[in-house]
Amino acid sequence: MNIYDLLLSRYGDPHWWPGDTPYEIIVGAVLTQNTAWSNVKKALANFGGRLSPEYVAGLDVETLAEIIRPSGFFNQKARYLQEITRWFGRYGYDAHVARGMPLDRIRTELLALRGVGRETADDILLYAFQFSTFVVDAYTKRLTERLRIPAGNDYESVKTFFEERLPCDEKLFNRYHALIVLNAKEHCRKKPICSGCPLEGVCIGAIRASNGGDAVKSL
DNA sequence: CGCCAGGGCCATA
DNA sequence: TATGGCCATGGC
Repeated sequence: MNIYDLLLSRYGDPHWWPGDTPYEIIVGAVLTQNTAWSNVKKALANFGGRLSPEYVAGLDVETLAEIIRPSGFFNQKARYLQEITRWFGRYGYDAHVARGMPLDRIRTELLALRGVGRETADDILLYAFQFSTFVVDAYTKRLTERLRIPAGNDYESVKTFFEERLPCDEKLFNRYHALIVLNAKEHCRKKPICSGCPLEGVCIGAIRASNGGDAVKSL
């Protein structure tokens, strides 16, 4: 069994990302930067159901910062949200319009914004716009390190490692990243893969040995 | 009490 | 390119 199926059989289809609209997903992607999701939820709740790009665009930065205070880093995140909202406006606040553009173009535009690094950009591309792009985060790197998967260290190396070995399938990328996060939240806060984790006892060598040495199937 | 969470920016070498 | 300081809240 490969890693994806091990996680899928344990957690089921995760139905990610938590968020009702593309814009809410964009906002959540910024607010969750190095921040527990429980705090992000409080910040999102502070919008009182009024969360929309039009609403945010009409707020001054101080007011916005106060609303998102529970998510931490609220001063910089307020500026980030203003900038990314302005960018979204160039597409009429319409995720379908953004979805119609080339992936590379949108990714480059997002990365040029202050407050949008690689992970946040890929979160938005995958979960708000349904582009087929693999998201890498601290959990993904932790998983590859612990399973001794030779995916590299830097963001783009790990991303490319997965994308070159998996079908270019948006739904697959969506579920895979979500499953990694779910697994990380349930287990493995400390160093080793702990007891009860579906990945317990799994390493890249064992998987290769069990499937004829095909590292592609291992993921 | 200290640690840390689904990062990213900026200065520095 | 690669570190290091910084940003800040809330749960455990």
